[in-house]
Amino acid sequence: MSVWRPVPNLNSAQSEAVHTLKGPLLVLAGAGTGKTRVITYRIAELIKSGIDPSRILAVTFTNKAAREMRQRALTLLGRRKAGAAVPEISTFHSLCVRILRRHARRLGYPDAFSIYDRGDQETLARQALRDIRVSSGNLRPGDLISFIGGWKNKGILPQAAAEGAEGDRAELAGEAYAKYQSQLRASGAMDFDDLLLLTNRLFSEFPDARLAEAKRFDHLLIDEYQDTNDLQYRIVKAMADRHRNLCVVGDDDQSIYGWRGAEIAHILGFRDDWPEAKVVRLESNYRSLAPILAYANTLIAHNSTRHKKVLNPSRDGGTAPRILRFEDEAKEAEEVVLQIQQLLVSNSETPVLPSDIAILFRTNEQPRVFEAELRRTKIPYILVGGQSFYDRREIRDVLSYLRVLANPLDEVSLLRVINTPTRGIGTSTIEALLEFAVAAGTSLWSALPAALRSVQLPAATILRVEGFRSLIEQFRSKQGELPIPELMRELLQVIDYRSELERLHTGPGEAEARWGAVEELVNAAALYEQREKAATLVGFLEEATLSDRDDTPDEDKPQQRALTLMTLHSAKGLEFPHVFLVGMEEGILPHQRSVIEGQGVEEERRLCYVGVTRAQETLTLTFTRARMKWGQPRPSIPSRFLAEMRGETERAMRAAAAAEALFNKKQSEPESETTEASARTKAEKKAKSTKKAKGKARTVKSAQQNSARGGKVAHAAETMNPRKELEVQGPAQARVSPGTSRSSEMPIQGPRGAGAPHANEKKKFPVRA
DNA sequence: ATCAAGCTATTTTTT
DNA sequence: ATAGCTTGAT
Repeated sequence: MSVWRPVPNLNSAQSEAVHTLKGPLLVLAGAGTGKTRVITYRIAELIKSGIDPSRILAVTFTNKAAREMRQRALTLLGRRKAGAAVPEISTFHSLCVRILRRHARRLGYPDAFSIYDRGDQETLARQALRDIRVSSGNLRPGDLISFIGGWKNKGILPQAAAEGAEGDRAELAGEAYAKYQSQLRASGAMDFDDLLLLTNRLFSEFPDARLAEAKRFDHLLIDEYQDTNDLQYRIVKAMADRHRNLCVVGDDDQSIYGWRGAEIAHILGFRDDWPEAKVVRLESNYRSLAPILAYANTLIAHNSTRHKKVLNPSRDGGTAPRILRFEDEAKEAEEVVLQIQQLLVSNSETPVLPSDIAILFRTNEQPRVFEAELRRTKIPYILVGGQSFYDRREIRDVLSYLRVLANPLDEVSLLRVINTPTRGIGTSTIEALLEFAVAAGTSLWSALPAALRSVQLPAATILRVEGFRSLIEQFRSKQGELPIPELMRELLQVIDYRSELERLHTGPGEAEARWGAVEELVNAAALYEQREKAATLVGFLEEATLSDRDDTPDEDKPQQRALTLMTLHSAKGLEFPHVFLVGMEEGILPHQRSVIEGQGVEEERRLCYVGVTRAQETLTLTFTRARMKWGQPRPSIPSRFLAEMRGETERAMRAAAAAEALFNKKQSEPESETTEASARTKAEKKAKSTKKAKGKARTVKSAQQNSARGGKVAHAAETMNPRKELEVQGPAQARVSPGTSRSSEMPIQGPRGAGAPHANEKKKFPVRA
């Protein structure tokens, strides 16, 4: 996807970075200046200088980046003997898993501990919230997960979290965190944050383990260092302080993971930890044409906390980025795709392929319309990060079986498969068994034999549960003997999963399609087994959980020439000849939430900067006049960043002010029309729904909270009255919107080369009078 | 155990 | 608008 330009020579700064083989090194590199190339060349250089490749560890942000780096490093080194040592290149998370596998017992986890992804986390979070009988309105699973993530990233344990929690939501989250974590622990499972957290704990509680791990490598290289969070930072220090051969590469202007705990301070303060560090700056941009770079530079200059640097173009020519406005998101999609079609058929000397084009957006709801349009026009595309292969129901089912085989303590998986396919073990049975297990203080799995003896259940049910148990036992013992694909096939056969799919999915061809996915998973297992010398079930599961969400097993099938649809976050590190950055509106980019909280607009600006700097040849920025939200069209305000990029600071400030006024109003405008009566009905309703929760004191508390909230809830619906919305927005819109009296400040182009313009085109793109 | 009907909230980004 | 959930009828 990204073009590995065959520049034979490195420029002097790059060369300096590549050839500084010893000691700490900070490479501060702007977008498109060859960061990754520096790391890759450096790895090759280290190996050429006689370093044992297996003593080199490089850490990347994504698995995809790791894969590419591995490949490129090997290419640079030329042909090597088969089976020769290779450098270890992986993400932080994969690295931690490998470390933890070696020491799991010492931390009280089974060797075959499970790794829980976002979906598993949600299941667990839902359970935890149900346990403390909080009505779902107060704190949703997703909210809980972000609370927990925040705490874990700071190394805060449940008890401390509960004590330090301020406010209703935080308190509830603190309580739920304890449940969540103990369930996770009891399941012999770790979530993504645990991987980092537990590695740190291992290192601090067991110095010998830390030493042993640190001693495995003599060189450490970290890509995208600006996005390291505190846990990762500590791991880096722990791994590198022995040899001090640490090379970090990053760009503070591209730090876009603050919400996940990333700290720019780590890259800005690198020299505090490594005083002898050499610093190299890369400012020659090889990627984008000058006009694109000019926009990027002007935009990012609006941020206050950053290392000042200016990217210098190394290529001449190019046209200014285009800014287009459309009536609504449907038109936006339609016209962008139309333009793409024209790009694709343009018969210049260098034909444009779909794979040369990317559509970038801020939020995951945006691509829908584009997908529909691309499918209609038969342009091949890949949606990065959408519902991935591994999120499909049938895939999760099969993987859950495998996880139970590897680690029967894994309760999320166990509960998923205990009645899949339906085998007559219903909720009440499961609840009774669980209750017994909880009382006995053990996991469901280990409690099963005793539970079946003492819990009152119909004889038939006992037989079914026993049948399930022996099924799992039976396959558990086959685990080591049988190759993974064989194991899977046999299991699928025995549980007759195919019939289950046919029963569940009656649509034409649907069951077949789903079974096809299952077969693909079996194939993936076969491929894994072929590739991996020491293939294990655990290893396969690990790969399935940690691998990029976008790399489906049938990776190199037809999608080679596909256009890319992805979020700005996923676009980091990539480049495309032609980029469409869509939805450039206040509320989307910068996102409403970052505006309301007052913080984070700088990060949104960096996000925009990342988007702009992905483009090599052309950049098109689009926004709409109005966008559907909750079934109603709402007028949009063009993003302040559009104005900023063009140096129209005044206008940008007006856009910002208008957006802030609008969003804050929506948030906190006091109620007006809501009658007491309607508020009361609502509260009553809510209270009723909580009533049947069994808890005593807790139930009362939630009910009270709910009724306290009733008024606000009812009122929120009121402010959403569309007519009111329009009144509120009308003037604000007029002030900042191009196409009205002030629009000459920001000329908006209609779609270029749209052949014979339709009669109504003026309406679609009101290009000022 | 399964399904249709009705209700709800919709406030980002991901290893 | 719509996904995701609960509820009540089979």
